[in-house]
Amino acid sequence: MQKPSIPKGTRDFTPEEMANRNYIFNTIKSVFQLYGFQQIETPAMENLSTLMGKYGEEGDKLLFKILNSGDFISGTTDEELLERNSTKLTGKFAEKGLRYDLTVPFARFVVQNRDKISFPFKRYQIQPVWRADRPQKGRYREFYQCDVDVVGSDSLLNELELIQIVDEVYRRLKINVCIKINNRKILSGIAEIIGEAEKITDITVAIDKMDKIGLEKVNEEIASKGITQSAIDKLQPILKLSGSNAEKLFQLKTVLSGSETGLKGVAELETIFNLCESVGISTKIELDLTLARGLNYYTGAIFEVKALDVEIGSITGGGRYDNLTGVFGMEGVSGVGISFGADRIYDVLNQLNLYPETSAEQTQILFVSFGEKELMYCLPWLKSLRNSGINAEIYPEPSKMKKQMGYADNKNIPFVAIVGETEMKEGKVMLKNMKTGEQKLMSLDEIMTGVKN
RNA sequence: GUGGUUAUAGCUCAGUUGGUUAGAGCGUCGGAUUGUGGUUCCGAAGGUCGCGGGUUCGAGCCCCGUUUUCCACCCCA
Repeated sequence: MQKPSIPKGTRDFTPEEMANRNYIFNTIKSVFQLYGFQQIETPAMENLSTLMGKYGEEGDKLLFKILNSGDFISGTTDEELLERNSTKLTGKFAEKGLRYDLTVPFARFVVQNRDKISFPFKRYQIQPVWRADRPQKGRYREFYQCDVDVVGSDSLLNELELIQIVDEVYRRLKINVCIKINNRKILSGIAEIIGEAEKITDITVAIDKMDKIGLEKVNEEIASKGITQSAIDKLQPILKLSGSNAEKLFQLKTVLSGSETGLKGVAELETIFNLCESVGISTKIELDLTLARGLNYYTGAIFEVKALDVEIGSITGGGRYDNLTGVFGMEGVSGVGISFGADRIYDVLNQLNLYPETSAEQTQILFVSFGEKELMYCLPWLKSLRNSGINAEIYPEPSKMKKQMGYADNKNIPFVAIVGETEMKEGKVMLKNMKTGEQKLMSLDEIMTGVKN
């Protein structure tokens, strides 16, 4: 006998769990559609060449590669095998990989299908992605992302709409969140001002950890990357900026007065804040200069959403990228998007127990019977109920009452229709309300209204 | 990739300094109750103690390896 198991970092979902997950997906989906986004899907696997090099060195390691079918070893020489260079050999053994996120496949999609889409293109995509990470709290090897992106528009109105979407999704899900916002141009400006422009990635990665490891450790990490002490000293007042968003922006303007890029970033954020002000966003938005985000294709605004009542990593994140399609040969197309981490949202909802009580997916009425004749008698009833949109099922074999009732109880079915000799003679069924225990002989019409209430 | 941690029935977990036949609750199945579930009572089935090796007269317990779980780091949703 084989012990059943699934790969590490993956999960099964029971019907109850799926009902809860669908609640999340449906909520997110309906808000996306409210703003005019259209759904696309892309394959689970992409050509490795599409994925490699897009997520940095670390990302390449975390890609799941798919072994070539057939004799995958045939294209390799003995010398290559003896070399035991796994990076080189993966290129020979695997030419496909599982998608790591939805943004890069989307960029590929846009370039490949540009004749069929009109810009600005607003798309959403809800699909699983895979990362060969070590699983831990809130981190899985297979998880869903819910991406919304607009490509082909530079307008900051898009940033505003994404913020509105975040606001609305979490309002509907009843999760208290805080939106953190920053701008890559500001970060670049800072790096420029302190004279370490080319170390921008190291600097951002380090200051991204600010709220986790604190100022001192951040400085240590920056120093370890070979950044001069005078540059670090210049960085300190910036890292310690405080006050309201407007105050921070005001101070930044003086600090970044020598950097054109930096000032542009400040101006962008100012516009975004003003737009938010004018439409009214109920979620708290905070300018956080320590927000950097790892993915290095971001070039403008960057966002991150944190749940306030649960200790978990960010549950939504994104930003603007000026030239994502460039690598696929389509220059000058700017995009901005965010990604909802459905699995982390699911964890948050589980911890706070914020699911709606009744699920639309549930069976409303179960037919219980005593024999073949009764089963046949039920079939037209079932058909009518289903035609009028009532979820109905029948216990498919004439088992003991206890068993059939137990089935209804386990599935939390609110009504049971009992059918035997007496009911058939009367042309009715015995409808039992499982919560109150009341039961009554009823006709079809009476059942329709009874079940609906 | 680094460090720690976990693994015993379908599930959640007990299991003494290493000592006879490895236990409980829940769930499942049967019965009390042949037209009534969620309560109660009785009974039954269900185990290669993750896997492989070692120490020992004897291993669920100790040692090594491996896989797995969870956690932290790296990184990230």
